[in-house]
Amino acid sequence: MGVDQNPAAVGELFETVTVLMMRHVPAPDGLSLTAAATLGSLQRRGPRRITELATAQGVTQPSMTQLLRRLEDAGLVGRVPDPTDGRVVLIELTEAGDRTLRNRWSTRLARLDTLLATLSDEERAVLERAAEAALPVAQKLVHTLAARD
Amino acid sequence: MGVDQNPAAVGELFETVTVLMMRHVPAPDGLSLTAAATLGSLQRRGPRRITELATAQGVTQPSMTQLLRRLEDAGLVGRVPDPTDGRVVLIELTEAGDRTLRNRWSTRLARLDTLLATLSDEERAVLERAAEAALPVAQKLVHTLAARD
DNA sequence: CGAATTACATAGGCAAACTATATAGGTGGA
DNA sequence: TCCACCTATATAGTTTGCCTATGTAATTCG
Repeated sequence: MGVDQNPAAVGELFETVTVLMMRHVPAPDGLSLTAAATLGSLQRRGPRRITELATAQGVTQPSMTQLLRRLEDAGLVGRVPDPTDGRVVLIELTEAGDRTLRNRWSTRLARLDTLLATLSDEERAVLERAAEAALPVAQKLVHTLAARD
Repeated sequence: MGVDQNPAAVGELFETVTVLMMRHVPAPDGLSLTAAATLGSLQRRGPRRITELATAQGVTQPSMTQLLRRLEDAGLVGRVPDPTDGRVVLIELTEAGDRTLRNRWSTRLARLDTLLATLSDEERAVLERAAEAALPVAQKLVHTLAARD
């Protein structure tokens, strides 16, 4: 009992959470999902080449070139030539990009906290216990899928 | 103990889940989040006027007019004049729209299941138990926020 | 050394959002 | 009744972010 009563609970929860995060927890900057993920990748793993960033984010190389031009115009990333290969351009996160990313995360966390504050203490506790149990599994899933991120 | 070890577990889980759903569980159709949510609203609540749909989805009226024109061109929605008010256009879901929506949900569920199949039985069980606990709370949160959907 | 390959850029198109504004239909007061 | 105002939707023009097709410069290999 229990599990069979709602076999699609994972799917429904994931969909519900996605709607919540995409529609009700806005970011303070105008960064798209791809833009934020690209900056995050640069923050975690250091300078990368454009083609690498494109495949990591699942977009085409021209799309990534265009995105990076906007991010560069906004001062969030910089370009460095690759000393070992004249064709390659290495993209690195700037100070401003790092700050933007940290601010984005803390702002969204704060906004989510505001929403969670409308729940009862008990409901919040249920959510926190469930999140702690599910987080490692969900992270494993994403990291397996995004091995090249 | 436990809770304090990772106070941002809910935020991290929600972000991780969002990335998973947005980047790794694609829909079979090309519907945007707003398009799918609009069709879903029509499916659940029947014909609505354009302005109503726009405010429900948090977009402007011209954006909704444009979206509905594309959905109408694709045969997913139809237009009916309001007999009581000549200015009003009522939008209704077509048969094809209904089929598209059902197909979308079942396809995404199947794709998610494929991903979940890469986990161990134990990991999947952890996720399912967590989802069953968290789902009612998450749904309450979204329904409170999207009361006019 | 020249041909093929690789890395990135450019051009042009579509989707989906926005603001500002136009038009047609409805409503209310002098 | 009629005109002024309000409301519902449509149109125009801009921006972002994705796409495909193609161009150019650098590297590698036969």
